[in-house]
Amino acid sequence: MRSFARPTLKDVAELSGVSEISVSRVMRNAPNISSKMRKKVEEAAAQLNYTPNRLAGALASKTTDLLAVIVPSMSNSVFPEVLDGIDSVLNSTRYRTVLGISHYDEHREEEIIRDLLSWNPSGIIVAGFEHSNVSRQILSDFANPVIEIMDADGTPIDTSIGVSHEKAGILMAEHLVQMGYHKIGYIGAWGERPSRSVKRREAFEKRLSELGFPLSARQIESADSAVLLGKDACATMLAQQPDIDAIFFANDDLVVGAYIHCMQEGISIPDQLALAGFNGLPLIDAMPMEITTIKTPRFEMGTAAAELFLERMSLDQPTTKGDKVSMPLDLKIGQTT
Amino acid sequence: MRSFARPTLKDVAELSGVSEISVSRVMRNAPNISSKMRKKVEEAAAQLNYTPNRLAGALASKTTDLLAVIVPSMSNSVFPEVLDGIDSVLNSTRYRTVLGISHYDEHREEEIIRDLLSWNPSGIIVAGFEHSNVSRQILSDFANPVIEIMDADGTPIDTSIGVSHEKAGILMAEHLVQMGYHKIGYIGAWGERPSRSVKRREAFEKRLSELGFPLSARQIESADSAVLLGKDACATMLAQQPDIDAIFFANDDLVVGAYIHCMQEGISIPDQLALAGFNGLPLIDAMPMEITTIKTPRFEMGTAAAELFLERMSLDQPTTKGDKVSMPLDLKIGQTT
DNA sequence: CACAAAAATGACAGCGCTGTCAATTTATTT
DNA sequence: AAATAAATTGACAGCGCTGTCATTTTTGTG
Repeated sequence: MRSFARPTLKDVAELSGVSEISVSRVMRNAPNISSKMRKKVEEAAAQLNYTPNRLAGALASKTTDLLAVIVPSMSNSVFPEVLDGIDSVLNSTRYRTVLGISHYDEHREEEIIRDLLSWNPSGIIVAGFEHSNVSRQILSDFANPVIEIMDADGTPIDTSIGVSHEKAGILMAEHLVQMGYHKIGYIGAWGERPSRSVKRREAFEKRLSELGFPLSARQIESADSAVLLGKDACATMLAQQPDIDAIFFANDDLVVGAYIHCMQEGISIPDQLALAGFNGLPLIDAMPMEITTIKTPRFEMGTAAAELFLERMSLDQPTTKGDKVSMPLDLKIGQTT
Repeated sequence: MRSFARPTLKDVAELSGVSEISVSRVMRNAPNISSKMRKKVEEAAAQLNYTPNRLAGALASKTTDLLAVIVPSMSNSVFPEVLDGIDSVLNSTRYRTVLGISHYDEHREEEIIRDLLSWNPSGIIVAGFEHSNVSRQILSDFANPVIEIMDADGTPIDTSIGVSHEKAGILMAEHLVQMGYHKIGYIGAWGERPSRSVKRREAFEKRLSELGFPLSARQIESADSAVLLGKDACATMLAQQPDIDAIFFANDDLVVGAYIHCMQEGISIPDQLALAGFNGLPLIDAMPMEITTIKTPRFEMGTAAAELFLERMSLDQPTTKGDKVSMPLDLKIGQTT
C-alpha cells in the first residue's frame, strides 16, 4: 500500500481557518475571492507545500485535464515532431498528454483507445481515418473532441486535420512526368500499413497512367522506414529493373538511403536516376544535394490539433462536431529530379 | 458541462442483480469470484458496454496506473527511442504514460514535475541527474519510484539507469590518440545543456591532456543538434583551424552533417580528417562509410527503466529506494577514424 | 441610514470506485 | 449430520475534491 501523505484541501482549510471550498476556489483561481482570503489560503498552502490531487478534482468535476494522444510509431521523426507540436501548445495550459503507441496495429490501437478513454480524457488525438469498427464506434460515442490527424482524404469521426495524400501523389506524378521521367518506380515501407500511404501511391499511379506513363516498378518493404532500408530497396529495384529513371519514395529517410546508395555506386543524379521523397524531414536539408520532396507540416499539424482542441474546450458546446482541415503541401523541387 | 453518460458500476450491478462491489471485483479480476458471478457480471458489462472509470478507481485505491515520463527533447531520435522502449514494456500492462517535454529547461522541468505529480502517478522517469533544487526536493518527497535515466555518473535521488558519459569521453579520447590523431577538436550542440554531455566532453578533454595531446578546438553550438548544424559547425571549425585532424561530436547527427560536408568539399576521410560521433543513431548505418561512434542503448534504457518500475510496483515496499544501474557502452570503430 | 444588490463564504451531497470487515453460502472433516 | 473451515458475497464508509444552493458580509443607492 503506497502512502500519499500529501496534505489535502482539508489540511489547508484548517490551517488557514476557512472552509475547504474556499481553499478549492483559491486554488482554481475562481472568481469572487477577496484578496484577504486569497492571501491567507495561499500562505497556508505554501506552508504545507500543498498540491491539489487532480484525480479527486477530475472525479468531482467530471472533467480531466488530460488529452489522449495515440501515435502509430516513434521510429522516425514524423510523430515525435507531431508530439512536439502538440506539447508546444499544451505546455502552457493545464492539459497534459497521455500517450499510446499503436505500432500501426488496429487491434492494439483499439485496446489503447479503450484504455486511454477510461481516464476520461477531455479529448483524443489519433492518426488517420483508419480504425477498427469497434474503435470507430467507441470514438463516435466519446463525448469529447476526437481529432484525427495526418490525413485529409476521408470522413472524420468528428474533426480532422491533415494533408491530402492523394494530392501529394498527383503532385509528384505530374512533376516527374513533366521533368521528362517516363520509367518511374515507387518504393514504400512499413508494409504500407497506414492507409494514407496507400492512397498517396494509388493516386500517384493513377495520375501516371493518365499521363501515359504507368508505373514501371513498385516495391513495398515490410520493415520500418529507415535510411538503411531505402538504400537496400533502391539497390534491389535497380538490380531488377536497371532502366528505371526515377523513383518516388514513401518517406524521406528512404530517399536519403537511396541517394547515398547512388553516390556510393557512382550513379549520377538526376541524369541516370531521379529521386524524390516525401515529408521534408530535417535530415534531407543536410544532404550535399537538395532532394526533391513534398514537405508536410508535421509540427504544425500537432499545434493545429492542440489549438483546435483548446478551442473546443473553451466553447459551451465542446460536443459539437468539428470539421475537416486540410493543411497545405509544399512540393520542394530540388536537384534530384 | 461535458456529459459522460457512461454506465457505472451501479448500472452493471443493477442489471446483473448483484452488489456493486462484486462487479468491481469481477472487473479487477479479484480472486474468489464464482464463475457464475463472473459470467453474470461480464454479460451485463458487455451489454452496457461498460468501461470502468479509472479516475474513481484511482481515487479510491490511492494508486494510479500512470507513469509520468519527462523527456528533454523530441528533436532527434534519442528520446523517441527511449519512449518507444518504455512503451514496449508498458503496453502489455495496465500502465499508461503521461508525457512532458522539458526542452532542457530546469524551470520548465520543475513545473512539469509538479503538474504530473498532481496526477498521483505510480512512478516517474526523468532524464539525468540535473534538476533544480526544488525539483530534487519534490522528487525526494515523492513516495513512488523515481527513475533517472540516461546517465550513470552521479547520485540518484532514488534509482538510476544510464550510461557513463565520463567513460564514453575517456574511451573516445584513447581511441583517437591511439589511432594517431593529435590535433583534436570537439563539437557540441544544444548549448551543452544536458550536463551529461559536459561530463563527457570534460572527461574527453582531461584524458586527451593526460595522453599529451590536449584538445585543439572546442565549439559548442547553441542550436539543437541536427545534421545540418553538424555540417555548418564542421565547416566553421575547419575554416578557423585547418590543421585539426580529428573531431569528436556530441551526437551522431552532427557527425553525419560533418561527413557530408567533407564529401562535398573533397576532404578525405580519415586521412585529412577523422570523424567520430556519439549515440549510434540508426542514421549512421546508412552512410557510405562506417562512422566511428559510441553506441548507447537508448531503447534498452527505456525498457530497463520500465521493467524496473514494474518490478518496484510488484514489491510490497515499492518505497524502498533502488540503486544505480550502469549500462554498457559500445565503441564502434568505423572507417572514419 | 435603511434597503436592495452584489460579492464573498460556507454547508452539504456526491462524483464512481475500492478497502475493510461482517455476513452468508459452500465445501470439508470427523 | 454436526461442526468447522474456506470460499463467496455484501454493507458501509470514504478517497479528495467540486457543483449547487444557502447564508453571510460588503457595497452601493436614494
